[in-house]
Amino acid sequence: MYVTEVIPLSTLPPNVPQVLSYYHDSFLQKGAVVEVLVNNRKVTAVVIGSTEIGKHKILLKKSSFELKKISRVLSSEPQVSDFQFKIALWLAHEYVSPLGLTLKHVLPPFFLKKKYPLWKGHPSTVGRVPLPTANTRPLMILSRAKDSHKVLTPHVEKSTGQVLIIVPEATYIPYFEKYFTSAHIVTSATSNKNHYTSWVSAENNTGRIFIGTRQALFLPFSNLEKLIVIDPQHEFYKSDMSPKYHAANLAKMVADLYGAQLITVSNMLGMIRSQTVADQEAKLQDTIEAWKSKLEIVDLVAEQKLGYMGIFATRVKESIRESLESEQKVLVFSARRGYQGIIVCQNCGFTFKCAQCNTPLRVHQGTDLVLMCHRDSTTQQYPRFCSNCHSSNIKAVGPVGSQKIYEDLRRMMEHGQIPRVPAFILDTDVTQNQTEEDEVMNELQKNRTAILVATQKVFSYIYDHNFDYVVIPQFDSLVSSADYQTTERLWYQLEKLVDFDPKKMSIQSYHRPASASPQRDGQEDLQKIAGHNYEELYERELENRKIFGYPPFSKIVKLAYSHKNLTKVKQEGRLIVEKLKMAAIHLRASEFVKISETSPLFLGKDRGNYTYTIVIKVLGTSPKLGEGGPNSFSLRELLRFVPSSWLIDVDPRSIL
DNA sequence: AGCACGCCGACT
DNA sequence: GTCGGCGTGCTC
Repeated sequence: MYVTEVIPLSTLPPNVPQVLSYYHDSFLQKGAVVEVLVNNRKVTAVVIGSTEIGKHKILLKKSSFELKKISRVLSSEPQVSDFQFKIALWLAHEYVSPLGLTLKHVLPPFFLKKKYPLWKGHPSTVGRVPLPTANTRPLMILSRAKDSHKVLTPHVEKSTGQVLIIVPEATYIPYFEKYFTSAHIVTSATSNKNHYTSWVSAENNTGRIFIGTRQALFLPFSNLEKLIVIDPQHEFYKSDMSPKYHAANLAKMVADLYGAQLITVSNMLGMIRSQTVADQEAKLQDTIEAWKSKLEIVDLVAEQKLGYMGIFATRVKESIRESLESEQKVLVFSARRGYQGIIVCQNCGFTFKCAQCNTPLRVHQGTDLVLMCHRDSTTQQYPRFCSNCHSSNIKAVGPVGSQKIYEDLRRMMEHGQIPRVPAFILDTDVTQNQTEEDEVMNELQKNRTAILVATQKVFSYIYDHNFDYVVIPQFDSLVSSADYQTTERLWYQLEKLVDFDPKKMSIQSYHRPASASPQRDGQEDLQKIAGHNYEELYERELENRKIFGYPPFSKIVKLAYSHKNLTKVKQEGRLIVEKLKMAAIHLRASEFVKISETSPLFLGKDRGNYTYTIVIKVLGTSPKLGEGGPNSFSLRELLRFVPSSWLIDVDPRSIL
């Protein structure tokens, strides 16, 4: 008899071991696949080891439970490689995700399907991980998006081994496919058949170039030389499902495992990677020059003093007209979708909110004006009276959305203020699916002269579209969020807009455009960004983050609990905050683990459920440094007391 | 996460 | 009597 340790491919709560033991009458090797009962449920499980029963006797007497037998052996041949185990363990550790679920995520969708034998029946190749070669320092390339192929070509051509290019979303793939032909493509939309073909050619080294979204990181390369990550700051790299990992961070780990060189390509470094370069942990290749586009900053306060009322300042209207008259293409970049911000009663100050989510309802234009919640997408009739004081004096205020901007442009055309040209909107309101979006963008492409009103969505099309003139009518609403990353995100968005290669850019702002801090002269900041002089900006932002203990001076972990009962949510929040504090003291970590205090600030409402959020800062552990940190503190250990009803998000997209 | 167990109120 | 709501506890 043997005792076999397995990882069930299902979610186990954090307070139970993620590896379970079973009896089996023969030796099963690491990577074999079995079926076991977990809590009386049939679950597929992967073997990580077997030991003869004699060696376990003493231990078994002590344990409080009785071992069950393995129900069925699905494959005695190894089906899971060491490489896959290593990645799953790393992800589960780094992002505090359930190990079994994480391993399942690492395995391909055709795992155990008879038609698709993973390892060609050669168990000797299983678990073969190439020895890391001479430690290649990562390379960080700064390049304008449309020059990516130019900066990458030498690296791809020079390499004799395999090259993997990771992109944040599938829309980026055609651009890279065009320059790196006959590449294998792997995305979530790839069929099992094609995915398998790529899998095999990665494994037997017949494939050389691979392009894909984050799933492609799990291919079994036999000779990976370069791992290229396109636009590592892109928010799509952060998975919103468990395991909630960041693919750009995983890419670093995967490159290290293979001994491959990591190359990132982006139009700015950002806070974390500028530190990596400063610490000499990566080489920098900077191909970016100062913006070629002429930058015009319009002070809306001054405009208003002159009696300006509309969305576009007179100068900007004039520029749009000139641009369209000389057959150019114009992009109006809108901070939000919909018609207009929020509606406020002018009599009592009441604002209309979604009853389910407690967030302000936004005005949208369908066949009629309606109110829409941007959290749960429910709509309701546009009110005639204030629900609080019944005054009819209610008014839409706040930043306008893409719909209203579009309407304004139409009106300007009708009044002959700007030429009549094809005009389009691109946001999640107008276009319901990818195909509709593509149609809008194809139409835009067909027209030499046109105007597009778009939200961030437009960045998906960065590689095959240009705009001659870019207008940001409400610059200030781009920095409205209170998150610590907003300043960096603002820079990021500006650089993305410049990737559209505009000859001119107009920015309208109330705050003498505006860094996150109103005291600063934002105009000066913009000039620095335009001149590609980020050093001072990074330095200042770093100082800010140091004061408040944000990354790279800490690692942020967000916990969230959601339930329809308010009292329960409050109670649960208070309880877990207390437990975490106790646990931090117990682990002698309270010096560097900061847990947010119980406060109504962290209480929210979402789709009819109340939510409580706890923000944990682990000081001294930066995302860049990966595991470790002060006293080799284990996050998993701290979070062991957190019930499985809580969501755990390490390195969250936002802290709110 | 699921799923069983068990306690309590409603109802053919 | 019993059906079904969901609070509690457990997973080798």
